Amino acid sequence: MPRGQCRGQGWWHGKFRGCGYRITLGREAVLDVLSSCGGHLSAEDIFIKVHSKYPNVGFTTIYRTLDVLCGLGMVCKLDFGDGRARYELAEGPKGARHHHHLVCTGCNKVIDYTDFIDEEVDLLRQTEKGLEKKYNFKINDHVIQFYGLCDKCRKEGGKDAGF
Amino acid sequence: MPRGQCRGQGWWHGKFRGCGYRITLGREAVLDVLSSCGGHLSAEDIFIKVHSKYPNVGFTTIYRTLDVLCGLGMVCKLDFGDGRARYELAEGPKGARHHHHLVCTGCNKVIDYTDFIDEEVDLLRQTEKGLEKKYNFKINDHVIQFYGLCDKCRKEGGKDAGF
DNA sequence: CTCCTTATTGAAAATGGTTTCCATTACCAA
DNA sequence: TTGGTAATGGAAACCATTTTCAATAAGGAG
Repeated sequence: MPRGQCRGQGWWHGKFRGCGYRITLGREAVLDVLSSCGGHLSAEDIFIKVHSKYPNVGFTTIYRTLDVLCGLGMVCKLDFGDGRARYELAEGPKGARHHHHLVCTGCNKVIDYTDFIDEEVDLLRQTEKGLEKKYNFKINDHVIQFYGLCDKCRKEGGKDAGF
Repeated sequence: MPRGQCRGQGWWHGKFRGCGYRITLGREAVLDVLSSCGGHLSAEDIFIKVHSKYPNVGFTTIYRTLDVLCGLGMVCKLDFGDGRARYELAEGPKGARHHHHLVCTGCNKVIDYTDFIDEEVDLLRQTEKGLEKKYNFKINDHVIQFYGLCDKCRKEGGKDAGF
């Protein structure tokens, strides 16, 4: 029954087992949270949500699971410069469409934007190709982020969380 | 004699005093290191260099000074995702020209590149304007970075520092 | 279904970069 | 020179993340 399992409880079970990983409660819980809540969750956010439903799942498991999921390319680890990593489901069967991030350094709010994405991706692809050739790099990833003050923080007089 | 002091020992003294900051040994030492060594120095790198010349200057002062310098826009704090911040002199009298970063996730080597910078900056400026308008943000900064494996790490078989 | 191997787990301790505390020191305007 | 106050250093605190290790449980073999 692999066909058609792209949605449903276990769309990722096959991939998981295929890579030699076991399906466990903790892993299911983490994936549940990631797919039911919006993006940009910190490990702590995820822990709190998972823990409220499954009090036996510990912090360590959250980190370890996120690590596995990143390794499988199912989750993206994000860094908004506030000293804690954020995680979001990667694009794919249930993932969101490609986007970049606009980060408020006042309140740490993050806006996903898709405006200009096409132009950005075009330029990035072109730049990647040029850089790979010139420096003989194998480029696997890129980061584009804008930092600034959001509407609300501008009005409250540019206090700034720094970094 | 402020005129013409853009180069020389104390080109930044005026700016510093003007902002109410005092000129101290530690601050001079940090700026010396930053301008005599290339970019991408970690706080520890800077501490080691400063400390070898002025053993009385402590780690705390390095961090505090870097913080002040960032606040004045004289230094940029960089994040290459390896868990420690890097610092480099911002553009200006003695600063390097605008560039972006290509980071090897194998050995953490960082290449400054200026290729495609003009196109990138054009696109960024345009995107910034659009985002500012749409989301009523005041954008102050951006990050563009590429991650991958450098020539050497590719050959050694894609071991990856992760993050 | 049961057994067995071994991946996975939780709790607590360790780690490591960065920040804070606080009593002491030293800029620099007057 | 001096006084007020910014700046300092060393140690302790912080805090997200990782490691350790004995206990647990997933899931293939039988």
